[in-house]
Amino acid sequence: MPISFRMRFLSRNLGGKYNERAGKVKLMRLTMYTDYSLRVLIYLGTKEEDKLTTIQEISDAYNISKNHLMKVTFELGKAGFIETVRGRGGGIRLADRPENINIGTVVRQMEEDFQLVECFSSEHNTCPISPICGLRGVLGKALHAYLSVLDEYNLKDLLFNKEGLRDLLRT
Amino acid sequence: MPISFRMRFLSRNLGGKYNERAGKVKLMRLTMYTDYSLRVLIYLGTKEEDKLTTIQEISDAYNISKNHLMKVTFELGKAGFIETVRGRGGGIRLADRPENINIGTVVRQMEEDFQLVECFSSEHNTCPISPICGLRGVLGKALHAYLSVLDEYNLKDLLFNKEGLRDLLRT
DNA sequence: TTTAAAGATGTATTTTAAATATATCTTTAA
DNA sequence: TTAAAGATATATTTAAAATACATCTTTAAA
Ligand code: SF4
Ligand code: SF4
Repeated sequence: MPISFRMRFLSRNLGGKYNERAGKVKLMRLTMYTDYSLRVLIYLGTKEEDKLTTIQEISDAYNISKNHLMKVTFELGKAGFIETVRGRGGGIRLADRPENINIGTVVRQMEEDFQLVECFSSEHNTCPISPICGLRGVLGKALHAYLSVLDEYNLKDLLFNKEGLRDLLRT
Repeated sequence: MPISFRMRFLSRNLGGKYNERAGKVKLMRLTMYTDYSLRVLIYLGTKEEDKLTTIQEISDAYNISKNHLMKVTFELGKAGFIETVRGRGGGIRLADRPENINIGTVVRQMEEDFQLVECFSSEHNTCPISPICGLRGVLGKALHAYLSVLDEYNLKDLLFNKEGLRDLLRT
């Protein structure tokens, strides 16, 4: 993730003179971990049913760390989205048909939690107004809306252009 | 934010033996920066209209760093949500009536961006399937749903229990 | 007319956790 | 019996969030 030196240096500083956006900050994103999970599922979805794919192959296709993908696939296997076959000639494949793999379910499983703000975790919360804070409920409702959209889609929906995906992934 | 040594140590590792959730990871949250912004607005909303409040007072009420709040208020001022008065006897106050301060607007302004995954930034994107990726659109739609919920609320909605908030904030 | 209280601004440091790397296991087909 | 595959554990690097510090400017009150 190349980010210019200046941006980095100023990231958490004040603004105005140097940089319009300095002082602000960015979160509200998924981890690459979760995105990689979905990329693996998309890749497997472009393959013939039941055919095994090695992690190396996926790592090459997306040009991302094989070590990282090892962990992602391990989790995907534990969660039951893929089947893994060890040993020579082994590999991974979807554990179910793409239309049965829900995107919301995958994201919920692969992200550890959805603690948007500290009061979402009773363990870490220090905010004095949390018992009666209206913001809490609003954020919860917004999060629910977010996940509900993901719940509307399954892996097959993401594969509508399977040929195009195959082209881009087998270089 | 106290987190147990073990959890921390294992955070990015593999799982099973030690910890059910190890290997997963958490994001998808707002920055404290943004939450603090809203806390400031809530605090100001409990005050009488036009009365000035010092940053020190808010910092004491929530028990959070005054330095941090200085930056938050600076940004809130720049964005036009509050008015700041410098010099002795100065302080900050809402720039408008609570019903005119929209929560979605505040969150959009205070978070730098909403790049859920790398392909949301054409500058940093390396994902080979981005031209035809269905996931991209789905995530965009989900984000939109999230922000739309916030757009439905304004500061006054968060102040329905103003007396309760006053009690919790003036200790 | 000086002083002290307030916000404004810029820079530096610390801490968290995401991302990555390394090393060694186990499994299994050739 | 070896080589290719995934499984597991630990260690390191990097990004950026969180915080701290230092100094400036503004302004009302002493
Ligand atoms: S202000 Fe509300 S939403 Fe934010 S941490 Fe406190 S209780 Fe939670
Ligand atoms: S897989 Fe899709 S959503 Fe994820 S980075 Fe690639 S293009 Fe974006």
